[in-house]
Amino acid sequence: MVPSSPSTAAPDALASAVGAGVPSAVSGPSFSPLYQQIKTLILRSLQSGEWRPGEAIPSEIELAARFKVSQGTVRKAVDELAAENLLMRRQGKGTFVATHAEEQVQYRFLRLAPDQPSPLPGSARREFLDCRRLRAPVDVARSLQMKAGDMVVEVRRVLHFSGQPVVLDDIWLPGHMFKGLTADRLSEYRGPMYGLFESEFGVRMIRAEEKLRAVAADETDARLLEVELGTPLLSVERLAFTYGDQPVELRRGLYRTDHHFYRNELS
Amino acid sequence: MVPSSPSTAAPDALASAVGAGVPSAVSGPSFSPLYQQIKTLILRSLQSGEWRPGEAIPSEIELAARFKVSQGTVRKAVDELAAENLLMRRQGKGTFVATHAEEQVQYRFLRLAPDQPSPLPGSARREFLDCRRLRAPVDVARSLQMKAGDMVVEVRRVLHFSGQPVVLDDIWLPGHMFKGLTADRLSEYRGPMYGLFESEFGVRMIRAEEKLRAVAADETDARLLEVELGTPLLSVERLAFTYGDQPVELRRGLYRTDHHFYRNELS
DNA sequence: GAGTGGTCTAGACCACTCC
DNA sequence: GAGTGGTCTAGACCACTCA
Repeated sequence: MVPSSPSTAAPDALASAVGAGVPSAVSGPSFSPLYQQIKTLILRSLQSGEWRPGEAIPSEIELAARFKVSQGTVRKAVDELAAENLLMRRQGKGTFVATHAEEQVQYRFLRLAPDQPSPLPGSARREFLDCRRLRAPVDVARSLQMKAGDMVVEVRRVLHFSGQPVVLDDIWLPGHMFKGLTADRLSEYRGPMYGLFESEFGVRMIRAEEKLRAVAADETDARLLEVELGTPLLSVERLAFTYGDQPVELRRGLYRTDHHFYRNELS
Repeated sequence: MVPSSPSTAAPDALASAVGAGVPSAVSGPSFSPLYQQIKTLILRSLQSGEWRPGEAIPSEIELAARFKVSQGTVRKAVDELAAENLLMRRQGKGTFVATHAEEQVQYRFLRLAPDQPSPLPGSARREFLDCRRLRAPVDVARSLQMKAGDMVVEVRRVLHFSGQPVVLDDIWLPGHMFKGLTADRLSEYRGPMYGLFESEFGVRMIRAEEKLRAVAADETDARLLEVELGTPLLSVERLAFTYGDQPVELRRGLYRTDHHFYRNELS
């Protein structure tokens, strides 16, 4: 039992998994390690909704048995998914599907911070000005990888902090994924908008790309954000993705930066 | 040798390392896993200059022997340091100390991208307008955790892309760390400024925090960036850190965003 | 072919949570 | 005490690089 365990070669249960398969296989064009294949399988279960946001996924031991690999291999797959913020590990309790609802941080993707740490941190007010359906403008359609003229939902809202308007957002969502989204639904919902998207429409935002610019406030911007015409505003164009790098939200935000700033970490 | 290896308890070579020590120790106030202690030891060797930027560090097997732990434990420590961009792993070759010089990406910390992918990617020109020594203003001193009145080096420069001025930077550095820094030295050096800091002054930038705002160009900004007075500019205040979270550079940048944008990834 | 990092396994034990 | 994730070890083998 000790000296001659001849081959640690990986099992074969995943023959149809990802690329060629386990090491000892062809290995020619695309070699994919076992844990990567496991990661893909877990990703599929997440995408298919087998485990819902906030729920626990099976324990590492169970997953190892299910996929016929060692616990260490499952562990490495889960480690990477946790590093990408798709799963959350909690020692002693289990591994959970990440969620935008019930989150400690109210706005996980909003990188705005106040100059003076706010005395009342929870003093954010959301004001929904508009929510309508229309045919996608060409640029919006292109960003969302839709055909020009497909239906989109357009939302306009303002965020107030400490009683002051700070963020003006225009948001576009694919119409077919967000049937029944109305300003009322948005207003009623407590918690982050992406939490509503998860629970009501089954759409999970997992990643986003932002492009930042400085622009001058036009008349509408100035009125809604209560600044002078021409005031410099931070323009934040966000493209948010769900599983499979599929874009599902385009957002054009204008931020007042007289009492707030956009924070970023480089490494 | 097989059935009864009674205790996998970790070795004791690190008694004086970090916190209380290995698991089986007190474990009361601060428990620190072995690989974290190894990580700290590697960090110290990096900080002390035992291995210089661009050089290979000892192989995992050698490190394991040196620290009297298993290769797997060294591996986990190195994995984390590689994830933090302090080390670079290259399969088959070794593990290398990260460097800002000889880097594939010219400006690792500059998050500016052109609207149209540039036909001539290398068409960046650096123009150094000023480099002087002075007593630190209070705000600069506070950011750099120096005493007000301590000497700092102040650098002003403009970056041009495709012949157009795009970035105006004001940079402050602790004077005692950058003796002999002149505009000429800056101009002569090929490659990123942080590469010069590494090779000439032994200062390695490993992390930075940025605060972004939209501001209006004043007269000087307008002249140097060749824009109208009052043009909205992206203000980027960067605080860069070396080992031990010590701040060593304050940088106030103004970016033209008419043909470029600041890119960011959220997850 | 030697040396390096990368993958995979099996098993032991520890820390944390909850019943 | 049972169950979960977290740490640590030892050993085998694979993929990559270079002489």
